[in-house]
Amino acid sequence: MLDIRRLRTDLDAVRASLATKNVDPSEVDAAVDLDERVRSLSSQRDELRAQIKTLSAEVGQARKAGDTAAAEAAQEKSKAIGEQEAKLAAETNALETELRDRMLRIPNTPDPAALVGKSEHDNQVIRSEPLPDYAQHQRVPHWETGAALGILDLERGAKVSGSMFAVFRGMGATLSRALCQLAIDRNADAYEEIRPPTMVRTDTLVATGQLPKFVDDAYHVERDDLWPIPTAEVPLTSLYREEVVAEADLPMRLMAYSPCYRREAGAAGKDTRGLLRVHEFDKVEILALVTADQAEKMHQEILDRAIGTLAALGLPYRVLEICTGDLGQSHARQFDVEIYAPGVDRWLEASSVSWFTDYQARRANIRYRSDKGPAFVHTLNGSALAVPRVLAAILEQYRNEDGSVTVPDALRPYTRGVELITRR
RNA sequence: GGAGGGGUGGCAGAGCGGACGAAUGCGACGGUCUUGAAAACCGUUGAGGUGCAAGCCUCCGCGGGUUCGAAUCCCGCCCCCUCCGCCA
Repeated sequence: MLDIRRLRTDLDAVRASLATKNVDPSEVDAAVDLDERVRSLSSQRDELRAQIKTLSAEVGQARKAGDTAAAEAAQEKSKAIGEQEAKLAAETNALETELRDRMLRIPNTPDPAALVGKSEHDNQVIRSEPLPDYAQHQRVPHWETGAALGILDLERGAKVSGSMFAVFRGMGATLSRALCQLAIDRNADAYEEIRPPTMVRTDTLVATGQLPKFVDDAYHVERDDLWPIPTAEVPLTSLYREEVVAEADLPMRLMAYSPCYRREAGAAGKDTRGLLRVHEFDKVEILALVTADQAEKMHQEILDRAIGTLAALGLPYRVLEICTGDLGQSHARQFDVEIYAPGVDRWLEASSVSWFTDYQARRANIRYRSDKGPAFVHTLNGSALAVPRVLAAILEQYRNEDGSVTVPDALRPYTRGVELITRR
């Protein structure tokens, strides 16, 4: 959520900033208009409340003094004002609810340093290495190799749960688990490992920005009104919801392995083959709560860590700065790390490293005690490792001429000595 | 799922219809004393909204109700604890 005061005092700047995110300025104007009406109404309401309080005190005094007539007179007067107050209060409440809903739907403003652009086509590669020469045997899509080796069973995944659900088996399952283990171990030096719940309340999903605007992207267990998480970012951020943390605890670094559930509504038909886009996948997420001053440095730190794990796996990567037009709702600045998958000849988004300024913290009401009183924290996060796409890239990059797949060195501590995956 | 108890400031905890935004303790901050520190003593110390300000308003889990007036009474919901049931 944006600070409404920015809309009051700096409206043009906010409109201009959001325009780079392709936000219709009328969304902002509607909020400003509502805000003005809310303030006008609530001050009238407060005026009446003050009168009621004064009169009520008089009733008490009069009663004590035994002046029944005066007490009753004050009561009558107060009652009459109370009726007006009730009307105004109801009106104010309705408008406040509407304003909050609007504010929850207005995206975060991009950081001034963010790359300006209209759409994903304007994203810029800010770091890359030359690709090696790939042999013909590496130009095989992972779903073919996975099926041939018996480690990826998409047909049975579809039978059990529908399309875009994968079954890993044998070394496929082992590899999937090994990747998570590697990502956790690489970050355990600084990040506290959390095993969060993977179904959350509505408020939790509102805090990070998935609701109310993106309901269609989330699964919902209606009977219990719980939502399977799309990323561990969701429960990790809400861990400190409605809390005031000590400044000394910042930066606070957290990480979690979790399954992630995404409906992928609107992505029908896109990247549906193999592991490129699935409804359920495993991911290790790293996240930080920081002060505004610490944010930029932390953004770099998380990016470095995301890159570090992919590099350790020997996967060619590049870093993209996401332009304003492609930035997510809660995002102020974002870098994506992509890995190259030779079999499908594509760059795959493997990690998204994001800075939300205080946008999520306002929604979640996460503050820290600073010298100048409580202040909102900044939140940042990034995928340390998301399994399916990394696994896909490995199955392609590490494929040998005979169709076997070599286990990357970094994973060998986790594969019980298996260095080569062959057909069973 | 059933029965009972409970949710109050950073924490602990009192208040159970009338000046309560809330006793007290701890913590934190400032001061006195001290070469310095500790102890002791004195003082300050919740958050949010609105307003140039004085001030005014809101918040005692959440929502509704009763009342001139609610932290206090009533109803619904959520959460926590204890016991029972069920269960990995």
